[in-house]
Formats: sequence, structure tokens, C-alpha cells
Amino acid sequence: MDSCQTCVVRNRAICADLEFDEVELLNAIGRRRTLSAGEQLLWEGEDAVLVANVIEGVLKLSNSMEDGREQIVGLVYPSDFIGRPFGATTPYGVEALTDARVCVFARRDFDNFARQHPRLEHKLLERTLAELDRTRAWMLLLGRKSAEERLATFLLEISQRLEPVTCADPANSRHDTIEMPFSRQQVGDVLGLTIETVSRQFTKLKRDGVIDLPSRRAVEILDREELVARAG
Amino acid sequence: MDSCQTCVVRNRAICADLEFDEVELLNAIGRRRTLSAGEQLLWEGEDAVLVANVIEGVLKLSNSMEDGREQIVGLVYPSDFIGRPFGATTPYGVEALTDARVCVFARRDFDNFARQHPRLEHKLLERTLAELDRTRAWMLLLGRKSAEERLATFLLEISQRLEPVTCADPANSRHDTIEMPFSRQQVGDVLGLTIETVSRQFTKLKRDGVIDLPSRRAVEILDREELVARAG
DNA sequence: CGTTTTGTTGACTCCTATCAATAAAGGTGG
DNA sequence: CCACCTTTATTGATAGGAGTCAACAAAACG
Repeated sequence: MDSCQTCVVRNRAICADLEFDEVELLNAIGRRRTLSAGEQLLWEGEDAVLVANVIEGVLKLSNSMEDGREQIVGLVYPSDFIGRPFGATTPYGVEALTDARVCVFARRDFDNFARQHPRLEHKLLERTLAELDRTRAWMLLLGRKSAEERLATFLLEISQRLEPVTCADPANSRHDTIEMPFSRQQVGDVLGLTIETVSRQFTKLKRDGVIDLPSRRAVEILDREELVARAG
Repeated sequence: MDSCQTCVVRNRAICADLEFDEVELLNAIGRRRTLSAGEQLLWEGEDAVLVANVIEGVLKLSNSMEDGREQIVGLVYPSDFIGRPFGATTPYGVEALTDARVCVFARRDFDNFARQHPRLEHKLLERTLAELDRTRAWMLLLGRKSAEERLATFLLEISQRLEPVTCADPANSRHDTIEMPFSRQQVGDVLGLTIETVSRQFTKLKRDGVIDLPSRRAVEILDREELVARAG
């Protein structure tokens, strides 16, 4: 049976600062769940019934309008936290972009546990503050950057965040060949662009020798300095 | 001398759940400060030296690029919290849009106090989670909405948030005549639009009888239903 | 009352969206 | 394993919405 003590994200997720016996208590109220690529974990506007930690895989958080326009408002990687503690409704949909493993909790159980364990609440606060900073930085991209600047910024960001968990050397944490878990449509939904514009900007960066596109989902950064310059 | 006990935002700010003696301790490490309209409280990228609570007035949080492009990433109203606890640098600039009064703390003092007072951390967590939700909703606007939808959404939002603190009736919390603390340029910086586009959309909404513009900074909502429809 | 700042309006341009046609990749079943 | 079909991505042509440049108008300020 899986246990928190052997969990691969044990030292990076919000449970990192908990004592042995606290982790055991948390273990008792949570359960593992696997998700297939494309599977939805939470629906925008539904009751906030559960929260979760990501163990493996990538998920998207998204808001959408009645007419189908969609905006991805967050990407969630291993050790990240999902859901809306202390809230009535989930303000965004959550869907797995890759096959994923998560550790889910009934929100009420989690809320109660958190209120009794300030160390956990503190971790959650630090994480939420960091996520808010990242989200605000993204607003500058959505409000003010051109299509090329958006894609360049995005490629640089995912080259940092998609590093394999096995990477032991923190100095060399950027990877120049990225296997993207995103379709062109999803890249567009992150950047506030259409699929065609995304495709054209990929082609342009490739034509200019800044990146290579060895396969549909793969990107190789050939000239990182130039990519930084084009990120604005 | 001012004291937290008589503070107008005492029951709405993050100090709301604190005991009498806890508030006294917090009072001891904080001080009041007044800001004139246009005055800057924090600079983007500087060391995170202080945090604050807004007592009165409206402030903006903004990110900008080297070439001068700017995006307002948050608006801060009375009882809201400002700053980046538990962080090394302030990731955005903070500037008063109106004359304002704030209650400031050295970040280190505040961090220490917060870690010893879980009730305060909990309040801060709830506030940060709510702010993250609002920010993500704004990403949908920046990424996917047209200029008209953006302005309509913005007018509806500020008609809720700018209600006077003296308003006793929570059911009637929307105001149809708004005195905006924002210039056209600042509206543009919130919505990711140019000043000219903002002006044209104001004119269009007025021409269509949805709003009236009795003065430069005032907006009267004549047809709220229509405004909601145009907000997308 | 003149000067400066802020906002409006017009003409024009440009970037991105839209519509449409291929092309390539991926999946499925024989 | 390959033919067939579906999905996804690329590319082209065109249109439209917001940006840019510029002139003017109206407040605000001293």
C-alpha cells in the first residue's frame, strides 16, 4: 500500500514540514487516485468537495465562457496543491493533461486538519502567495505582450517547470529539449491566442533558428539567449 | 493617538479575528502612514521591507516591462492587505491612486508575529486564496475578452468594490453612480488596452444609453442588465 | 487667464482572428 | 502491418479589432 512516508513528493509538497505522526494522520484522511490524460477532476462552479496534491503528471486549471472561449489560468505540476480550501465552490475546472496521480482529500476533512495544524496552513500560505505572484506575472503577458513574446515566455517557463523530478543538480535545472504535455490548442488557451497564431509563432521561431521542433510535442531550445530577448 | 481598537477596518481586515491583547501587540509593531494620490509605497523588484493594511483609499499593484508597457495586476481597497510576507522581494509596484491611509509593518516583524499567531495566518490565507480566485477570473478577461466586454466587466466590478464603507445595507451594495479613482490611462492598464480604445468604448456605451458620463471621473450605470450582457 | 494635463475623435496601420484548404500524425480494425 | 479514418497541426487568404499617430477639446492647475 502507498504511504505518505514513501511519497515521491513527500519533501516538496505542503506536507513537507509535518512531523511523522502528523503525516500519518493526513495519510488516514487522504487517498490516492489516478487520472487518465483528459480526465476532469473538478468542474468550474461546482461545490468545492475535494482538494488534492499532485504526485505525478500535469493538470490545467481553466475558466471558460458560455460561448466556449476558454482561458487556462494555471498549470499544476508534481508537488503542487489543487483546489479551494475554506471555500464553497471551485472557481475553475481542473483537468489532467497527462496521465496523473494525485492524493485527494475531502475538503471538509482537509479544512479541519489544516486548522489544527498551523505548520500545514503556513506551507499552504507560502504556496498560495507564490502562486499569486506567478499568476500576476502572467497577467502582464496576457495584457501587454505580443504573440511572439507570449510564446517565448511560455517556452522559457515550461523549460524550468518540466524538469524531471529525478534531476539532482539544481544548478542545471533548465532543459533545452522539452517534451510538452500540451496540444497547440492548450498552448493557445494558456497564452490567450488562437491555435493558428500559436502555430505560426512556432514556425517563425523555428525558421529563425531559435528553436527546433523534432516532433509535434517536442521543442528544442537552440538559442536560449535569443529566446529570452524575444520574451520581452 | 490612533489605535487598532478604534480602526475603521478593525472588523474587516486580517486583524478581525485577533483577541484584544493580540491586537495590542500588533499595534505595537505597526504604524500609520498617509499617502498622497500618486505616491509610491513599494517598488517592483525591491527588497520586501514592509507589508501593510489599507485603512482608506485605493491603491494599484502593477508590473511593467523595460520599454514602459505596464499592467495593473491588482487593485487594493480598504481592509485589503498589501505586500509579500515570507518573501525576499516585492514582485510588483504599489502606488496610491487616491490619498490613502495605511497601517504599515516591517516585514520581518510581521512575519514573526504571523508565525506565532495562527489565527492571523489563517485570515491571511483566506484572503490570499480569495485574491488568487479574483486574479484568475481576471486572466479570462485579459486573455479572451473584447475591449467592450473588458470595460463592461470592469464597471460592474468597481460598482461593487467602491461602495462606501458607511453602507449599512448589504443587499443594496451596488451603486449606480461611480466616482472612479482611475484615469483613462489607469483603466487601460487594468484592462490591457490603450487609452484611446478605453475612451472609444466609454463613448460607445454612452451613445448606446448603457451608461452616462456626468464628469471625467464619474460613471452612471443606466442599464445594468445591458451592461451585464455586454460583459460576456 | 494662460499653461499643462487629460480625454476625445479621426485616419490609418498592423497584428491577430477567422475561414478554408492541406498535410501530417495518431488510432483502429481487418 | 497496412489501409482507413479521425484528430491535430500547418499554411494561406482575408477581415476586423485594437494600436498608433495626430489634431483637437476640455478640464485642471497655478
